[in-house]
Amino acid sequence: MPELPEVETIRAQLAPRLTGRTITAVAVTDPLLVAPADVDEFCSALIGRAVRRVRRRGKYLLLEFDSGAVLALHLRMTGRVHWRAGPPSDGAERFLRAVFGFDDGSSVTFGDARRFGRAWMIPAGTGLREYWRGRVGDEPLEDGFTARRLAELMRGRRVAIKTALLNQALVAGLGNMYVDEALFAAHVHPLRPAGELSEREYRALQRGIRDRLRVAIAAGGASIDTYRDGLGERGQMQAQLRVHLHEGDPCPRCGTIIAKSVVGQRGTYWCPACQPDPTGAAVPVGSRRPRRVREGVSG
DNA sequence: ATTTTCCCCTGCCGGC
DNA sequence: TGCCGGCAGGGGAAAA
Repeated sequence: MPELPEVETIRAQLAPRLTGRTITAVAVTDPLLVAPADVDEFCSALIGRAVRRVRRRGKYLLLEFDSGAVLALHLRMTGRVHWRAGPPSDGAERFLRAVFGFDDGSSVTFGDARRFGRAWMIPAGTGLREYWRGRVGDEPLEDGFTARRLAELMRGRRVAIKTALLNQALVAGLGNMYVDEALFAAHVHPLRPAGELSEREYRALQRGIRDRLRVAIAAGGASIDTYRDGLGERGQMQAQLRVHLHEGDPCPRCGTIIAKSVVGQRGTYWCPACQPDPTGAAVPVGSRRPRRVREGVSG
């Protein structure tokens, strides 16, 4: 599903193609996309706007116009944003919800099978810092996101570290997949109370988060299911996932069988040996396998 | 205040 | 073969 690396991949592809372009046509075929806003008002607010910058905040994709207004898009589960040099041909987007046309003839479609995705117009003059406050937290790839800062964000929280990292108001952009991967990288069990990691573990986790996000961005995101990048292509990160979706496979580090359960209503994958259980339960004897690295997985 | 639960929505998959 | 229940999970609202 689209998380920070997937949205960042799309952003990077749209930026050079849309910057300076003016929107000449908008069609919203699914009113739920812009709800509770009025479709006609949403469309007319976009016509004639020139794109100044294409940005990202957490999992939000942002088209910033020279008027100061901002179009925010969120892909949620199955949303797709697809740029084309020309208009989309009929049926090009199976679950089409909106089309944006630009002055050079190019187009951007928003497709979304599950219809969880949303679009908002943020009026000019809105202070974005204030706008995101309380809902969208730290950008994990920015300089301020240090191990100390991560520890501060988690301080006093008793919820599972997995749940806390999924909370967008704390750290923005992490989803189910990259949280599993980051916790594995840091040797931290997903059920550990968020505020009770050691200094060393916060450090490892901060590094793990950044490392996995950077690797994923370099790979163009993960196309496990429906994700496609801004040009309709698949990402390559799925081949580098170490634990997520790997239930029953050997851990790429130690060979122990990867476990799965539900944490925070989400399917959660971890290595029972590399990420020791907070209750101290022993790793079952016989679950170890000879050290072996899966194909396509770098240790 | 923080934490937990439920719900939104629909394609897809496994089981019968 | 076809029907159907259950699953997937980002995020927000309501409930605890």
